[in-house]
Amino acid sequence: MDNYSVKKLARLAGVTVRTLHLYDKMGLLKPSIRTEARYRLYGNKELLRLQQILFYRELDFPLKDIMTILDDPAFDLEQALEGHKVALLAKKERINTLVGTIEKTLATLKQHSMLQAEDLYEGMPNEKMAAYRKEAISKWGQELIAETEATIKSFSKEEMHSIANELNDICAQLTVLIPKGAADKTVQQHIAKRMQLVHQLTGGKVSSEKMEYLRNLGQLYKATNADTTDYILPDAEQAAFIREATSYYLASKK
Amino acid sequence: MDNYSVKKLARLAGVTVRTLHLYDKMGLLKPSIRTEARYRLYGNKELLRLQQILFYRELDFPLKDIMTILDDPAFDLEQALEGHKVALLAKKERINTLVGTIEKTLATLKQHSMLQAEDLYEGMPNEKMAAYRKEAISKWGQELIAETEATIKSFSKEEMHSIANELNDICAQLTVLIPKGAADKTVQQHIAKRMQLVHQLTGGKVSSEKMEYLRNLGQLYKATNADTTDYILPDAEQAAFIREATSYYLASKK
DNA sequence: TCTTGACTCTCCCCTTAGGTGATACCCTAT
DNA sequence: ATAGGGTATCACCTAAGGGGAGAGTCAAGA
Repeated sequence: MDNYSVKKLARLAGVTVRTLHLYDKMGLLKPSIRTEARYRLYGNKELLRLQQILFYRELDFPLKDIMTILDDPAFDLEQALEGHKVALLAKKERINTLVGTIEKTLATLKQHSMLQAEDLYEGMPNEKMAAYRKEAISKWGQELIAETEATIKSFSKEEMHSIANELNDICAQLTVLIPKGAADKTVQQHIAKRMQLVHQLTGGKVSSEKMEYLRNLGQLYKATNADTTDYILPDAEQAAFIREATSYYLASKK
Repeated sequence: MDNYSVKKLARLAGVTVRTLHLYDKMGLLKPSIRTEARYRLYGNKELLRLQQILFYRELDFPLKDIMTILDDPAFDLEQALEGHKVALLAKKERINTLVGTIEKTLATLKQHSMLQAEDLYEGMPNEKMAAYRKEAISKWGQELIAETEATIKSFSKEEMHSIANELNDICAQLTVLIPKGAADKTVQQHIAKRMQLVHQLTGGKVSSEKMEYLRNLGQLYKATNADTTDYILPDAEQAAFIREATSYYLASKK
């Protein structure tokens, strides 16, 4: 039975001395003996155990769980492995979602950089814009339009873009989440964010008229730039889902 | 421009007050003003920034990186996102490997049907078992018990049962053969077989302590399941005969 | 025998992103 | 004036070690 010093064992197993110190202190791997000078000495049995520890550590098991696995004979390893596998798969699924979000953000970012120097409404022909504005004024009154425009103008370009992008992202997310239903936790988080953004856009005074005005501006913009933008405007189904989820959100907040 | 207290902002954004305190201290999100009493007050700008922070946090960016992303105008967000995506994909790949390893381990476990402690002590009341185990540990030391259990566990259920059955048969045979004497040829054949099985059970390292531990386990098992099992445990006379025949066997082997 | 360099010991602080609790201060409504 | 709730700061805790300080130990060469 060979004896290994901390350094030898560490080199052998590919860990640091600090790790062995830690495992010793927490009782995960005790040296077989201590010399007079309190030097740690490990035998083959400890080497074997260390390798088992590292196996489970590789699998992302917490050290405390590893201790249980190795020391508790009543421990159900099979179930632990199954559970761990499920957890890993969930983690992987989450990563998939994150990568998707990043890709969407990157796409938006590329779009964004194209529009960077431009106004949000720059792509809209002035005449159409003016025509719709007149129509809107006659429909909802000078006052409401003026207020909405003032609110919009109070944002810097960057802020406006940021809000537009976020709304865009949220809409995209929500579309994907439609199958989850309005009460889904993630959906509700998105709705909360969306509420906040709308709150900002309307200067704290939400009204259906304002929203409709903004929506129509958006449609006009999209119709004009159908080929160069991929801002998402909700279709009937998406809009219905958003309304439903928002109702649920407001009801749950009371 | 509204003002939000810590609690209001926290509720709005779905974080805790502590998080806002932390972000303030680390400079990630400073309140727009502090009241006379050092109360933090946030404006809409801060709310917006917080939402951006949370967006990147969702993507698993470290807070320090988020600070750079938001504060350094020369920062290449696109590249950061690409890099992050690559890192996430690597993480995902690693998880794939881990899941594969777990599945392989599970397959091995099931196929080999490794004898877990649970199975090992199957049919034995847990409390009694645990009590005896403790007693045995204090009597012979943790190490010996651990080694014995490890050896036992290295057998599959089927192997274990097969060995138990063979030992049982041998014991029965030997009982019948007592009148023939220890030197009888058939007796010696049984003894040889028995030695081999014991050798297996003890992992090649036979010791009287190990044997005693196993024997006591057996007795405990039998006492508990007296009505449902017909495993034979040698009584005094049988044990004496087995010892005698084994001595003869060992002597003749020299 | 002495010294030198490698090795080891223990103790302590640091890391992430906050959780939890203690203690004290502030604000407002009754 | 007091009670209740909001807030501030401080300090300790998490997992798995990293890094370093200060001191002791060991083996080999001069």
